[in-house]
This record gives sequence, structure tokens and C-alpha cells, in this order.
Amino acid sequence: MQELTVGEAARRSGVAISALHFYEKKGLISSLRTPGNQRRYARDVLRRLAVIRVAQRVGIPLEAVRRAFATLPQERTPTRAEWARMSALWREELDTRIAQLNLLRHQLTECIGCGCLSLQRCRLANPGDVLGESGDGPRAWDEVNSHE
Amino acid sequence: MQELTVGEAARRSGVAISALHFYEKKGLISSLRTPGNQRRYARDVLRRLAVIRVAQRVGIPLEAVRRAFATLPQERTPTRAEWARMSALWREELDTRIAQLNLLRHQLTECIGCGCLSLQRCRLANPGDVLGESGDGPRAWDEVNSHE
DNA sequence: ATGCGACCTCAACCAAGCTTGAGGTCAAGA
DNA sequence: TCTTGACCTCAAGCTTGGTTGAGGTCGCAT
Repeated sequence: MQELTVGEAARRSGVAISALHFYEKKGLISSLRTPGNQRRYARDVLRRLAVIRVAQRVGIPLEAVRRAFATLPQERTPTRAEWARMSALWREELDTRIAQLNLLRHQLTECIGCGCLSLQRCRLANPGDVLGESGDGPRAWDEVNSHE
Repeated sequence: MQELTVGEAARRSGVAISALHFYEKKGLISSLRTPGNQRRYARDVLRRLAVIRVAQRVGIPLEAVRRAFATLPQERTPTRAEWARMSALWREELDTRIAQLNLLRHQLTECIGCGCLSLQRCRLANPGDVLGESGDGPRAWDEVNSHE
């Protein structure tokens, strides 16, 4: 079986059919059509859906995924090298997220461990603020989110 | 300075004033009022906001945070022990998330590294599916999300 | 040829998580 | 006293990421 119907893609990816339609409308995936106007997906759609799911899990918006996918060829299945290039980018993204989560976990532990209820000094409660001198709160995470 | 105005809380936490109002309406934080009806926050609000931000970052919905906060005392500043108890729960949650992110990163790397474009066999593309036998896709992550 | 499940489009609706705006009050300095 | 910025409430609006439903078609088996 070379091409997948929506139902098959949905079952295999764990993504609802309505979501597949939605992703297609948003330009994250694409499909060929049968003479009878039914969608047929190349197998690489499953990889795209996997990436989409990963992204969702780490809080990266679909629009950022779309931008990343825009670096892949539109009308032909990406080569291994093309996927690898994109994947390297994502791996960095994931590494960053993991590092930040670890940092937060550490800070939370420390914060509770040391009993520092004087929150003005707590790095977790108050990341990057340094007692209000800097003015407008932490944006590092958002920069990661937009990543461009 | 024992109590914080909304503006101070917003600046220190990096959360918009409108979001503070929103969180209060949703029951995640609370405030005392001055004779003139202005909000005054106890300092533990900063810790709550920090926890809220952590939760948001790892994709935990506000409602779950509210439920967690519901285990803390309502009308008095939680003790260190009370925070520690809650924090332990969150630490587990964060550990789980980190573990899952690491797994995903590993799977993504492997998947590209081995060039397995035969996605039917790819664990990342197709987690828990085993070629469609199980029927309705992966739910493990959602269970983590609801965590009750 | 007819029934059935899987598929199609399009528009409406939903929930979370906020922001924005209107219309008004508070509090402190010049 | 007056002005200015910070604050108040309430309702409406916005974005993201979808789901639901109506009304109709496809395509395969009987």
C-alpha cells in the first residue's frame, strides 16, 4: 500500500480526521486526490504528523511548524538528507526545551528545599527580574517559541 | 513592603495585569482589598504565579493548576511544608515530562539517523500503534495532562 | 441497483487563555 | 485643587487548535 486514505492516516497517527483536514488547510500537510476527490497521502505525511505532535507536546505553535516545513520540498517526498537537516533544527529546539525544564525543576527543588519564601529573591518566581530593575519580565521562552 | 499592588506583582512575575485578574477570577490566586477596593497581594502570590508559569510551559492547563492549588490553605499563606508537599507532586510531573521529551528526542534522532522512511515501523511516527492493531492512537500524554 | 461505510465541503461552534475597551475611581504630587 | 497614572469592573473580542453537523458523494459488495 503506497498511499494512505484519511482514515488510515488518522488511525496510524492517532490524529483525528478533522485535524488532518485542519492541518491541510493550514498548509502543514498536503494530499493528492483520487479521480473521486478523495485524499491520498504519501507516507511521509506520517512523519510530518509525528513532528507536529512532538511540537504540540513541547508547546510549539502550528505556525512555527508550518514555517519549518516550508523549508522542505512542497510537491515531492523529502529526501532523507532534507529531513535530517530539518530534524537537526528540531533536535536543538528539543534540547533547549529539555534544558529549560531541567533548570526549572532544579530551581523549584532548590526553592522549596531552601524554604526561600522570600520570593523577591527566588529565581524561579522571578526569573530575570532582579527586583524589578529590568522592567518587563522574562521573554526568553517566547523567543524560543517564535525561533526566528 | 509586605503586600504587592497588581502593578508590582505584574512587573515582578512578568505576567500581565489582565492575566492576574483572569487568574483571580479562575480561582488560582486571591487578593485582599484596600478600603479603596484595590488589590493587595501577599508575597506568596509570586510563588503561585511562578508555578502557573511552569505549568503553562509544560502544557499543563490552568484547571489542573487550580486543582493542585486547592490542596493549599485558602485564606492564609501556605507553610513551607505545605508548599513542599505540593512541590513534590510537581517535581514528579516535571520529571515525567522531561523523561518523555528525552524519549522523543532520542526517537527523533534515531528515526532520522537510521533513515527509516518506512514510517509504518517508526515508533515516533506511530507511537503505540503497532500497525493499526490497537485501534485508536496514543493517549499516554493526555493522561499525564489530566493527572487525576 | 442499492445499500453501506468512508469520504467530501463548508460553516458554525467550542474551550482555553487571555487582551482590549468603555466608563469610572483612587491616591499622590505640583 | 487639579492632574496624572495606577487602579477598578464588566463585556466583548481575539487566537489557537481544533470538533460537530448538515447535506451530499464515492466505491465496493451484495
